[in-house]
Amino acid sequence: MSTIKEIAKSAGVSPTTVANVIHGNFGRVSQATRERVERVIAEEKYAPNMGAKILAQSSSRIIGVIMFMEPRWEESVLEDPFSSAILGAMERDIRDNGYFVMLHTTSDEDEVLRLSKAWKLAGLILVWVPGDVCRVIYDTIETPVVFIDSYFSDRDHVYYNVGLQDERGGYLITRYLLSMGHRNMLFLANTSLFTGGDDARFKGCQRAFLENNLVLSDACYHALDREKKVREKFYLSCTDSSNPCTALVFSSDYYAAEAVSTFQDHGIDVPSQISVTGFDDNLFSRLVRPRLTTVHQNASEKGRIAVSMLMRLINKKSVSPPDVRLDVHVVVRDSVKKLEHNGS
Amino acid sequence: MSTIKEIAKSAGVSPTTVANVIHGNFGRVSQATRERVERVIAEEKYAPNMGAKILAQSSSRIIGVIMFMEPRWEESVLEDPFSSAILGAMERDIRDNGYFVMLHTTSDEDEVLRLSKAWKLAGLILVWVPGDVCRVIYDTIETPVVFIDSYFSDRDHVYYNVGLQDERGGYLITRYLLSMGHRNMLFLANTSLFTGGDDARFKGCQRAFLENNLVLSDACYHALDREKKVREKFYLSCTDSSNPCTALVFSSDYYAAEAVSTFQDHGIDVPSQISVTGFDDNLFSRLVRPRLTTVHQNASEKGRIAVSMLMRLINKKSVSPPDVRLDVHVVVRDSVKKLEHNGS
DNA sequence: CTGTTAGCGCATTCAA
DNA sequence: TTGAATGCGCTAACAG
Repeated sequence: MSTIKEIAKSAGVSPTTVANVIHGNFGRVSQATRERVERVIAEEKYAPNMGAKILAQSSSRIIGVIMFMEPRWEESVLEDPFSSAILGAMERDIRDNGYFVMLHTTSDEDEVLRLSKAWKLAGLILVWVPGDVCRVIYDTIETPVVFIDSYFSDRDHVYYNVGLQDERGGYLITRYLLSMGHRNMLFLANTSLFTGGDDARFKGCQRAFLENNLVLSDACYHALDREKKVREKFYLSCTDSSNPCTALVFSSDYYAAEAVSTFQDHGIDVPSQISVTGFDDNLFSRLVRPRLTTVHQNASEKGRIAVSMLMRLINKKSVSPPDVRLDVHVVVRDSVKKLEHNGS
Repeated sequence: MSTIKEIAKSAGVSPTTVANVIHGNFGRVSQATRERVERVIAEEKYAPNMGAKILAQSSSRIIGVIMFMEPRWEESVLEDPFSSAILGAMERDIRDNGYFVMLHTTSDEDEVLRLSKAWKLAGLILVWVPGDVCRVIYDTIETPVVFIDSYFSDRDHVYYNVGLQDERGGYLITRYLLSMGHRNMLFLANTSLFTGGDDARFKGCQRAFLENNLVLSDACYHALDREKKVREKFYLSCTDSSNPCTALVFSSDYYAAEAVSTFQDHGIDVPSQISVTGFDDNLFSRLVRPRLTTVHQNASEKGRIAVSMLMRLINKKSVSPPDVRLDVHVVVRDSVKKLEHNGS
């Protein structure tokens, strides 16, 4: 329980001198006393009382990392490598910057506000935040905030966000599918609630169609159910002879892999009977057979950029641009068939 | 920035009264003032200053969740669903108990001690801790500690730990392989550093051999390299005609799936040319083809039990037994071939 | 270069 | 049933 006062007594100096040594104000301390104090600090394994620090500075060294999620999320979705990759990258960089990570999942903006106030958070990283919530948070919170993969419903504020070229991702994968002769496809969104990224990707799909003087109707957007059974039933229905669909465009490798796996279990061959594409280019896309043709994104980099933006904001350095959109590209593997005579 | 003092002024009472309302000491507050104070608290969106709280009580509401890992871990390993499943489960339960999660990864015990002191942690959950480190931590730290998947090098202390029947898992899967006619197998450990769980599993393998009057030599234990390329080369070397090995017993689905995938890429059929088993029964084992025969464990439950143990320790309730070992069982799928004429 | 001091917001003890 | 006073350990402004 060593405190600054005790260190001071042991070293025979005043608390202020100890504080100066700790804070690196070496101009105000003689070499000799500095070394003496440092030795005592090391001996006693001094660790500052963060509570007292927060109280005195009304600001902590804690970064709140908050994952927004649907209230009743199944655990299985947490197994998505995306969240752990991004979290792992952020934790490391936050730690390297001398800050601490407070991890929290919620779908309630008030909880974020409370957390920020109670702990005097130095900054916040918010992942997957619905547009309307972003606004509330931005209007209320005083500390720096960086969003990840969020879409905003207003243009009144400058939001700092690290996202993806979602629209372009949808566009590129669709252009590829069109080049392979596919005309009837279904877009399969990850969730029915926070649709920012999914919407943008679908818009990209539609743009690719338009560019070819074709139309991808809004009806081709399908939000996947939260129940695995329901999803599997849906996958299978896409291969009915009555269904003209030749390609399923997933908004995540996770569900794409699930679909491929389901098809295999029912003797439906991918891609000869139906083509499938993913989104993310994570482990899953390389593990399933056929391996997924997918859109690449670098999850860890998202985390790293978000942390570096936040650190610049905390240190009041300039940040530009506020809205980073990471590049995407198509990774062609084996899950799409070349159609000789065009469908439709 | 509303403080208790301000709330008190708004409500026309003393700070002490406000504190009594907040802490539920309703016996010391009249119904009327209680309601008035509660209304003001809600209006002002009062959130207590946790720094002041820590200082006053010299204890915080923070649970430190610390994942031990090898210093230069590759990000790809973080994509292992195990860590996110367990983390997700713990975060939720900790939050439900009114505590906060401070997430940290390290391989240095001093960092744990510093963290605990600095933040006056209410409790610690330590994942994958090497035996010698456990001892140091236990000897130094005053707050409750629950370990997950840790093995201890001494029996002097009572360690609270949530683990797995690792030995039994190794035993069961090996017994199964023996029953399928396999006699030449290799055990593939996840890491070369923290070997507690891997060692126990391998011991289980050896016991199964002994039970059949056979011997599995120590040379059959192989720690996988951290480099993917090196691992892949190794997988392939197991199928050399010079290599009598008929089955690879992995200590995780992750690497087993990687191996299966590698074999497929090189035209080696699993299980007809070589059998593979996993450990964990996570998503990967169901996604690869052939699907993995593996040992089931429930990662989320580990997290939940650890949190509930920790909460009982914090609240000074009895905890029994200190060392929980979750049950395991073999899940038979398609990655093991029945050998008609025994090898060896 | 070194020491003294006030105050951050809360819990808690004691007094009314 | 309510209020006043103290101290937790640190920072930062100021005095020596």
